[in-house]
Amino acid sequence: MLQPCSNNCSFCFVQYTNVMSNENLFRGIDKEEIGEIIRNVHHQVRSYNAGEIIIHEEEEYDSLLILVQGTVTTEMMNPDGQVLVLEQLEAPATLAPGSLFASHPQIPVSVVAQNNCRALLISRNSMNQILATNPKVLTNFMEILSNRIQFLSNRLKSLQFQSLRSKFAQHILQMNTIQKSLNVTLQKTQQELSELFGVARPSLARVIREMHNEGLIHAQGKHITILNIESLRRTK
Amino acid sequence: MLQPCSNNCSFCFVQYTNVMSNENLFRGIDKEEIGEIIRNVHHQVRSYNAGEIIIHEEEEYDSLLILVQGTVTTEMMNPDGQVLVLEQLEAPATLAPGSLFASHPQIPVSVVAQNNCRALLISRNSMNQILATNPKVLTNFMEILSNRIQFLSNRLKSLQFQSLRSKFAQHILQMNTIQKSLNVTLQKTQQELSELFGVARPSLARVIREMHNEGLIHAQGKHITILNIESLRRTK
DNA sequence: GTATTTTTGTAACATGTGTTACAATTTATA
DNA sequence: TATAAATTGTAACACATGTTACAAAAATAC
Repeated sequence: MLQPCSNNCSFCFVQYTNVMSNENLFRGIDKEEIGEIIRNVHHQVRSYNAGEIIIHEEEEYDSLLILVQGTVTTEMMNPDGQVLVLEQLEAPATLAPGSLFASHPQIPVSVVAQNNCRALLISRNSMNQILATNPKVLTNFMEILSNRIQFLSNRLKSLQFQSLRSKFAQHILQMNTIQKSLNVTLQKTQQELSELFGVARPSLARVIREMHNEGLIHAQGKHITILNIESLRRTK
Repeated sequence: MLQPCSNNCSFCFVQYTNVMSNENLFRGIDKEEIGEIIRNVHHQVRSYNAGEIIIHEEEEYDSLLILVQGTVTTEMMNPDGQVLVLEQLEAPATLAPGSLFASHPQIPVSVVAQNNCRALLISRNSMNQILATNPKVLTNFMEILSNRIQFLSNRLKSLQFQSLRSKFAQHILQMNTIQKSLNVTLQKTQQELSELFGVARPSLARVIREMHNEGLIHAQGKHITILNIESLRRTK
């Protein structure tokens, strides 16, 4: 049975072990063992309020953060304040894994809490200890790093090569798959979508209007009806 | 003393051990030991001619390639044939390290030989074996993965946020640092530069002309004289 | 249920880059 | 050295997205 390491260790009251067992880093490892792994190294749980910046772009960071509660976005910002949201992540998730063992530990993105979040913080030394003694965690961590490389490569390709119209068409098609209906409801505001697509909000609104006027979709606020799914798929 | 593993193993004739000892993957490991590591796993050396595609975008790939001779570029291409060169790499270099242990081993970039190249091929199983028995190689490999994540993040940021003018200004300033003169010579054609910047060639030519006309630089073919280094630095 | 804030819709205009085409120049090759 | 090929310089026009501004509509808070 799991025991807390001390009365004031907020992690050990088992509340996060369930969550952690769903995180890729600990995939294939049972809860008791996860608890043991964490208990044996220095760790702490940190809390963040909605809107708070969990990791500041360009900062040096020598710990791994594992999001155990809440939702975050990873973002880049240029000097004029233009924002690009790389992705949205929900607990459980490993945050900024690439900075832990890079030659220069500067983090190229910001991580922003979207609601109340908690994250487990493990120092680089502790991670070294975990990786050295748990081959399964090591394999998982390498897979996380590798997947991140693929994710970034694909994100780059999409930003560089896809038109705004094509990004939006693809987004509606995704909603269509998830919601299993030609009548989809956008889960994000135009502002949020435009930050994901890396464009200005009125540009997105214009593209939506054009697609509406051309009869591809019927757009009314967050409600979109797909009128011509084939041309949506052909959109490029 | 190093012995070849067989008479037809082109690696073992020690010709590449020097090169390998400079590759990050084997950093901190001496040549004899590198030879031992390679000899103990399946491996082969492949040759490629200039222009040949070493790794095809979107293909599945379950081996690691270590470039031991020549220069390659990693590229992305969109359906219309527009090219973005991610980077140019010279031997020694580890190619597409992110695909080896990703959940889905699809490679998001192409790797193209710029001249005659040779690469050492090690299968995933062999790499597993190497990583399991050589902690130093393992650490190095994780560092390579982490650095790649940072590289891609920074590349993304630059492509998304920097104007063409700013990219070119930065490039000239880099040349200035390397060549230690206000009179720099471009090492690449405009075509090559435009593929690095992800734009069309005439767009780059136009920006160069504008900067010339504004008196920032004097541009004559590949020869650029920096006339106002301060405004180059301020260019955004 | 009203007031306030956020989100959406729209317009006019600015700007940066793409496209195509071709001549001038430089570099490579026979 | 002559010839061909590649590279650079330039122009006119197209097109996608950015900028700014404001009204209409919807969502949220009081």
